[in-house]
Amino acid sequence: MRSISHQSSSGASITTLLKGCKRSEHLEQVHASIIHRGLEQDHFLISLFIPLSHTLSTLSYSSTVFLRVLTPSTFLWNTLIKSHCQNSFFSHTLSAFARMKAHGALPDNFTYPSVIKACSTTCKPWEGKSLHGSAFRCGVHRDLFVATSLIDMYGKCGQIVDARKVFDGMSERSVVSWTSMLVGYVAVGDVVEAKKLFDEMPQRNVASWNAMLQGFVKVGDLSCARGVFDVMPEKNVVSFTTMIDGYAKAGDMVAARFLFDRAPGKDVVAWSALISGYVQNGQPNQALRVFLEMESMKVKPDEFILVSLMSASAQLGHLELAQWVDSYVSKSCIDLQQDHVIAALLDMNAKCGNMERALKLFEEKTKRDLVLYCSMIQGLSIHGRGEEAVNLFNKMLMEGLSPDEVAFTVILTVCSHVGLVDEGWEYFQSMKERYYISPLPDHYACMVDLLSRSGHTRDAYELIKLMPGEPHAGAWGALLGACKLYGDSELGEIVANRLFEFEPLNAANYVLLSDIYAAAERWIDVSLVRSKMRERNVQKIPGSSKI
DNA sequence: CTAGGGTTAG
Repeated sequence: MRSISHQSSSGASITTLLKGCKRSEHLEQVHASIIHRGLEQDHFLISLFIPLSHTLSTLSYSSTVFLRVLTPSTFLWNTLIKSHCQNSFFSHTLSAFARMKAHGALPDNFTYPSVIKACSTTCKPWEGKSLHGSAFRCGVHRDLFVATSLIDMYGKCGQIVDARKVFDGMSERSVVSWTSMLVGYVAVGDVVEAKKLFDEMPQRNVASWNAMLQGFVKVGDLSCARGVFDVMPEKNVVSFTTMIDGYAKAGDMVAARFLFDRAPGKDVVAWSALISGYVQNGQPNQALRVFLEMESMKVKPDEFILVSLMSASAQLGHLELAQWVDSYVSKSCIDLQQDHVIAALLDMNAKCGNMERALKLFEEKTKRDLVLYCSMIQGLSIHGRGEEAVNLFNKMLMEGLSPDEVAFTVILTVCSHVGLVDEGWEYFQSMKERYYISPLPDHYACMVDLLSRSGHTRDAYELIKLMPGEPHAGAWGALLGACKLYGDSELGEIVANRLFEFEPLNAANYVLLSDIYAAAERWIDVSLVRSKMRERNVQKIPGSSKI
């Protein structure tokens, strides 16, 4: 028997009580009286209770209450699913949906948007596809909200063609549908299609403008972004944060700070954009100063802020600061199991010299991702434990993780450091052959450096000729230095002549060049180089050989 | 159901 609360006097009074709940203790009292009056099966009351217990109390508390309902209606399932979703419990959203179907409750058009959102946030496009099919079988796939969340889901997962299909098949679209489609184009970096859609939109709100703004910021087109920003009919803190982040990523922290000071209603995200900007631009002290400024404004730091702070401490290599941040994180309610947090924490400890802590963090984590491995490998390397670093990299490969460009930079640097020519060469080759990554100039430079310093100057020369992009002063310098060191004057001259074509050079390379020419007794070239050095005001480096 | 911030290298 179900009682309908707004018809029974006790249910109505409890509804009033529930709406007045501000703390978890209040909620527990109300729960007690729900049990006392035998209203545990009142779906309306429970539907009010669930979202409240999510915000005021814990996830397990709300689950307990929900589990006591014998036959939850579709309406009640929807309340649970939506509440899970709104509180970012996405895996719970998906499992609640599975339980709902197992219980035989029929999902409707109010069920799907939250479930689809949970799916897009955890980025599982294959599950999204099956949800699409499921919504189709329930006959709700053409519902405005369901279709809009499908566009959002496909767009966020990069399935732009599927998103567009849903969009084109809609008979009625809201401003949110249009914005979701726009976000899809922005997500895949297609700012041209994004702009086209933006111009076609029948109506726009501030979210649409912000999405367009982000589109330009993402491709680094700050002048277009600025153009949009200046003509927006309405700006909010999100618009400002997008621009702050854009300027920060472009290295213009003066502009970023200027906008930050003018941003209305600065929240933790706006602070985060500024702080991480300073960190990414190698100004850890400034980042720290802004963090203290934020604390004085009583803004509570979240895990994003703390990750930036860890990176700042790592850059400074300041052990006491690192220990302070480490204990700060332990005391706060930040989830320490998040991949980003662990990786940053490990890197900070390794760089600040607390290897025991770094290793402990690594050992305790069972599901290790690429970044965590790379941080650990790098950490071992900077403490002179290159062999262990290489072994760990191989272990990572055995676990089936696919290295990216950064991972290869790390491992090639390690090999170069330890002088492991064969291993380095093997990794370098496997980049293209096994992982389909074309090596960047930095990867070539690392390899050239390794080959040169271990005496394989001819191989290094063959490789340097294949290097893409502008001539890399470091790589050429390393090769030149090796020719001199190993007395290969013939190759030295070839390299020198080639390098000379790339003028102007850096100071060290001019010095090496004149040394090579001197060894070959090409005095005319020596004086040519020296006059170039005088012209460019290059000081002779102390300790280099005299002629 | 739509908009903003984080980690690893050089």
